Amino acid sequence: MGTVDVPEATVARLPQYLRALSVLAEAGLRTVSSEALAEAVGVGSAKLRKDLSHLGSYGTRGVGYDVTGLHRQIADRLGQATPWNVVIVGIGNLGHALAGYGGFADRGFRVVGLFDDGPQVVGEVVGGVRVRPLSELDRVVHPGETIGVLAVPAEHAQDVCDRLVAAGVRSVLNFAPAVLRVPDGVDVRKVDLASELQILAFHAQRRGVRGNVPARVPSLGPVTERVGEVV
Amino acid sequence: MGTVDVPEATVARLPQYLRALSVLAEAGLRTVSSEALAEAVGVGSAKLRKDLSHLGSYGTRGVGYDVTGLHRQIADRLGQATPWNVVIVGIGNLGHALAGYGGFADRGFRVVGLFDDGPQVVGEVVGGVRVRPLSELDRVVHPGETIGVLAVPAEHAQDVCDRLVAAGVRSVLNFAPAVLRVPDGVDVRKVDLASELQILAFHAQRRGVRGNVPARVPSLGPVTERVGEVV
DNA sequence: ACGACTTTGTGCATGGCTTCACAAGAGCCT
DNA sequence: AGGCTCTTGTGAAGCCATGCACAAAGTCGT
Repeated sequence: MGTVDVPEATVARLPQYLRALSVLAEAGLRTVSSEALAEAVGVGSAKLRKDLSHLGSYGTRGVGYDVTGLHRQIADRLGQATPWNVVIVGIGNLGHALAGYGGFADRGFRVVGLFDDGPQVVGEVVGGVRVRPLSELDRVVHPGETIGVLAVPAEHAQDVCDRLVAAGVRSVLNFAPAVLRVPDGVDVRKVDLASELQILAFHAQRRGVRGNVPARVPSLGPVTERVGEVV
Repeated sequence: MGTVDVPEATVARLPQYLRALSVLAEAGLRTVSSEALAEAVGVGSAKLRKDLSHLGSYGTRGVGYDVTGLHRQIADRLGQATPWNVVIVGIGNLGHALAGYGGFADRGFRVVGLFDDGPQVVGEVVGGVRVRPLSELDRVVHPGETIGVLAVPAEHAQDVCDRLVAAGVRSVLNFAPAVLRVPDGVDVRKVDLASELQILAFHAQRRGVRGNVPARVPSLGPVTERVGEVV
């Protein structure tokens, strides 16, 4: 059970569960109920249990889940048994930040290559890794084992993506606001920072006319608190 | 029609449509069919049409949509008639990059404030804006009109978020891998960079055993091309 | 050993989103 | 004017995901 069919929505939550479990483990907890874990992640407990059931994960009824056991199980599913190699292409503002971001190493990723064709950038060392020209992609990418991160301007995104794929990259995280065409068998995820703001703006716009704000949150007396996005 | 009930899934695609329309407009196109626009964004044409129908948008049958007209209509919906103010809290690696990111200004956002309590950072100027201590939040935030971007470590996220809300921020974009509790009426979106990589890793893991890669993409002869994520 | 209590795993109903398929409308050519 | 072609807008069907409610299964205390 749980070998093939894990729903996409569930997959998207697994990293959240994993992180929450790390925190609980460090706090010394040995077991955790679906209720408590769900609360920590901000989802419903039924959803959590169904998600875990897709993994074929076994908790113990009446007790809950073994924290470290469940952690290892999810980590295995995410391929975190050994760290993944990551190359970042485009060492501009964003690329710099990603190269220096500590959050990757903590979660099973190793930045093994930085690439840019700008003459001023090549040779610079960011986070202990030297920036190389794109022509050296093949020397660093292990086909199928390396995730490519695209942090180049939109107009170069497709071109650079093609070169990544040619070098053997099969998973791409794209920060450029552009649609990428990739051959069958290559997986692309897109993160568009401006879009996220625009989605927030849409809701803010609808909430009330700009500036016409219906009262500030009272600074004393706890409000009924909710998790996540509302209207 | 199209006043209240725009499905969330549709909202998430509006920024994509808007961007594609900008490109088409610059290319001099006057009208575009749902087929062509959908192709440019990488979605199905039926989905696009249904999305637009939720806006009450009128195209002309037999012809398509007026490019600039549709652009303005979507921009209005996203509240882009006048630019939104954005404050960024946490000027570390990521905050720096976001502060200097040109992509925001292009899409209707103005960075009006940078905040950090680190003594080395305060006073620094990034992208023409000076970094201030968090105590000055109130001076910059116009209640209800300002979007807050959280780029602080996870352990400070909740605390800083509370201060943003207290200052009148009602829309928060959270880059910290932490769950935020906010009062009713505040909208939070989360971007977790490591999670995105983990999701890619999951699919890569499932695709085949690590390193056991089933043949490289042939370098000559166009492959049947697909858009987006596969397998 | 047994009953009370706790918590998982899941069948089922509900709702939202996507996809298909097509009628209604708009232009164009003869 | 009439018919042809093109494209939109939308009913209807199907699919995926969420949430409820409860039986099965295990623990704990007596």
